[in-house]
Amino acid sequence: MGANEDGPQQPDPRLRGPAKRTAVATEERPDSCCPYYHEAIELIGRRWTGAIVGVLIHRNSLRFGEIADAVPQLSDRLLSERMKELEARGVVRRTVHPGRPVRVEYELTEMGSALAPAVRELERWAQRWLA
Amino acid sequence: MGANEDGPQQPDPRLRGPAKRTAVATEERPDSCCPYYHEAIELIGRRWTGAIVGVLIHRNSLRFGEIADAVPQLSDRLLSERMKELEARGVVRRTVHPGRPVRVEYELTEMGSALAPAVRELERWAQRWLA
DNA sequence: GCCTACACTTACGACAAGTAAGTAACGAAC
DNA sequence: GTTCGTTACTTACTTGTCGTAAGTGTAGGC
Repeated sequence: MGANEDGPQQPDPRLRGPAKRTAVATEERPDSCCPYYHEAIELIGRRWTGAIVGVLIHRNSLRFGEIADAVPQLSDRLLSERMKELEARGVVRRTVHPGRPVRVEYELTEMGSALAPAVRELERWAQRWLA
Repeated sequence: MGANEDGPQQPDPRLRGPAKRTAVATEERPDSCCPYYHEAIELIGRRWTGAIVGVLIHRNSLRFGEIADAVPQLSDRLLSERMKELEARGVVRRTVHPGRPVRVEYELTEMGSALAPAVRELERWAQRWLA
């Protein structure tokens, strides 16, 4: 999903037709106040990612199957994909325990644990307005 | 790579079922601690929704084009779709000002404004860990 | 020998998102 | 009096992500 920058491509601003505003290619600030907020949304706002982080915040260290059990609607395929992403982004740490059926443990890094206040606020909001 | 030589695999008459866990149909709890958190994630975790809410939190009332300008990568099509969803969910209020080019204003409802603490915490996290 | 548990992969159809262009209403400009 | 520009959307089509189901590899237990 990494949007590749197309540098030399210059869209003609004076094309015929109605005013087009859609998806300007030039790298604009997503938001005047906090450009990183956008990045955060793209990271943990992805499908199931917020749920996974939420589960890991409440229970320190979990195995693959335990996360799958905690979020039953989430399939193995996406869980595996999301965990790889979160690991690559530095949000979770993956530890492999070599054994008979191999055991893999996932836990939040410092970066991931720092999401706790945001998750807590969202939980509070959900409890109040969706209950 | 080259461990595959059979091409199209015929459905074997005696398929053994490996332990399947994916998406159990029985109505399970999504999460033991806070089932509404999931719902919240599904609501504001949708693509661009968090960004839109974030913009509306910082500037009280905005017109369609102003939101589009604030989130330049978001297309008109999705903006329109997301605003309809948010209105239907009671997060934003839509006001039409009849004029020559009709003006539409969007503002957060009480429910929407209550997301401010969560947004603020996420912004803080983003500033600290993504900057 | 066969089954089971675990942590994934692979395949593919369905659906959501991205991109481009069009519409309606009206005022101002030419 | 036709064209241009603005605003807030639709519509049409392509691309990408997600959901569902099944397969993989290894080792312990029956």
